Amino acid sequence: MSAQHLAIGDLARGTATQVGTIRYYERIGLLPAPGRTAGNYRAYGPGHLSRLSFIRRSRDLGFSIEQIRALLDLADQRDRPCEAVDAIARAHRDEVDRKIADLRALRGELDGMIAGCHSGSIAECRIIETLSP
Amino acid sequence: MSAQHLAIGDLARGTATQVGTIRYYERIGLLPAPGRTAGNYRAYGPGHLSRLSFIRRSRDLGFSIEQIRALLDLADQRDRPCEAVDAIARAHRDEVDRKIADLRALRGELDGMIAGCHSGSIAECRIIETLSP
DNA sequence: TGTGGAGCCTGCAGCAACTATAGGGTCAAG
DNA sequence: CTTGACCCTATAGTTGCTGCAGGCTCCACA
Repeated sequence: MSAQHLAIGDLARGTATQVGTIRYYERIGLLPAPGRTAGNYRAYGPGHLSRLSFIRRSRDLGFSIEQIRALLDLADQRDRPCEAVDAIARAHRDEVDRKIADLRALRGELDGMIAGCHSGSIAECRIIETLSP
Repeated sequence: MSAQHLAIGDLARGTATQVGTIRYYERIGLLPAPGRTAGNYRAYGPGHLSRLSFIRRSRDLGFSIEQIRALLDLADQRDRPCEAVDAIARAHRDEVDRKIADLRALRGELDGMIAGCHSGSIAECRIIETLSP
């Protein structure tokens, strides 16, 4: 493939994405279908590379496919206010915060059990209570 | 249904779980099958309620069904030898620590992104910028 | 010129953990 | 004794991939 166009494998290496995943993103309409070579190979341009990087980075940060779709749509409307973007990011951050707090509580309980074991006594297991209402 | 026993819908409301999900947990052996009324309705007790709460919170925290199964075994068998409890609890604590570290890193990134958003237009939106390559 | 192997193609099956639907039975209030 | 909310089973669909089968394309090396 020429220097102008990237094969799917090049795109995969350039974004640490599996080839199958790229085809999946195309199928669900998240990544636009690229042109094809004479031999029916997908031929990607630099736009595809940056769009896929955006998608992968967002997925890594825990955004869902639908959230990413919304973010990509918003990213295209350059003269609109970015409040909607901010709202998606904030909602996601708040959820992450909640999870951290819960995990810390669970960690404390597990720690207590381990400490109990060390002192030779049989730990009274409260892990269920820790995460119960 | 009497005050002693909860119908599946009550349990669902009490744990913010869908009715179908409760039946699914029963099918895979995560939640013990309750007794039945004369009309073949499931009749749950308080033990089911706290066990299901635990399952839901744990799922929310990113534990797999199989991990929760192990965690519940740990909670159920408090008269096991100390070393077994200790080993399982340690493995789970390490995993919880990893999850907390991952989420904190993620939160930091989200936070930086959000802090940079000055409610301007999308063209100058820091969030989109951060997610772009 | 041809051949080997890496890489590409499509389509479909499967994974975890649900979620929804169809087609029916139960229960309590009015 | 009907009505509507609730329950039952069984089965199929969802999300976000991942892997496979069976076949085509490309290019370097002999």
